[in-house]
Amino acid sequence: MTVDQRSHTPVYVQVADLLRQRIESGELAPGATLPSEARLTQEYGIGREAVRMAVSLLRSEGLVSTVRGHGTRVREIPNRRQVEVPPGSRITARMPSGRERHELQLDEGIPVLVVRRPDGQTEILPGDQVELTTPADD
Amino acid sequence: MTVDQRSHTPVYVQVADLLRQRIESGELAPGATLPSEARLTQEYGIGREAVRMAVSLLRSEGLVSTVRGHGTRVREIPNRRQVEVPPGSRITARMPSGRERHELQLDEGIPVLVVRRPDGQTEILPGDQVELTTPADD
DNA sequence: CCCCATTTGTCCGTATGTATC
DNA sequence: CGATACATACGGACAAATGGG
Repeated sequence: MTVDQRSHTPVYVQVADLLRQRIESGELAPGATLPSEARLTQEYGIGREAVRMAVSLLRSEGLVSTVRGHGTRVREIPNRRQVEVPPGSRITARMPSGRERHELQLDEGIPVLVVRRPDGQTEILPGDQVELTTPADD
Repeated sequence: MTVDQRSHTPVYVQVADLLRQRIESGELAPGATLPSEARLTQEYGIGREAVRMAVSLLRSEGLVSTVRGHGTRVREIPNRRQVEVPPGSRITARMPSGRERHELQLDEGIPVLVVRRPDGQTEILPGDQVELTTPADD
């Protein structure tokens, strides 16, 4: 549960891995607040920068959300609304540009689903709030 | 083309925007190496931390990829292979876990597509290499 | 193989701003 | 109001990886 300074993998990646484990194991449940940056530097015996990059990495994975002046919390898993896509659609996933993130009010680390319908129309959907469904042939 | 220190938007966001422009305009084509951190601090007259945060932001967007001791490159856009999903499937997008990123050899800033087929099988696909297609009703 | 220049990773000290409680 | 915590930004320093000669 510690950090190996001599490892090939960067310290901040190791710390991110450790925190991710603590999140996925349920020790840090959704809604829970992570230890403060100062605390983490002490716990793992590493520098500020490594801690901040680790937390930043988890943010970019959509696992946590940071509020200035308050701390970093494990993200709640939102309910997904179902969106039906018509046959003949093409679907890709990617990270949004800064502009798109702002317009869709997306948190850091949330991808978008890009749906190109057969009629040519393109739709961009927030990846954490949507589940696409293809119509079943009943 | 320059950075406004007194602006409300952080310097590193401004730099990220400028670099993103240079990438999207084609000045920095896929495969090209970005100027080094030291170079960027000179070009924009800012500190290294701001530069590093700007590049980090672009990484989290999947636009660039950094290798220690070498540099940061504009990501190549891979050809997407088409994957057909059967009717009645459910599709979501999210960022991969550390394990998944390792197994799928995914760069930072690349989401995965999760396809749950009607028979219950779940497939995890790299978001930058795949385009899902829903069978057209011909 | 070693040497070396380049580049990114990491740490530290410091400072100021801003949001929350 | 103050205490806490994160955000931004600068400076310096050394470690570690890469790649070329």
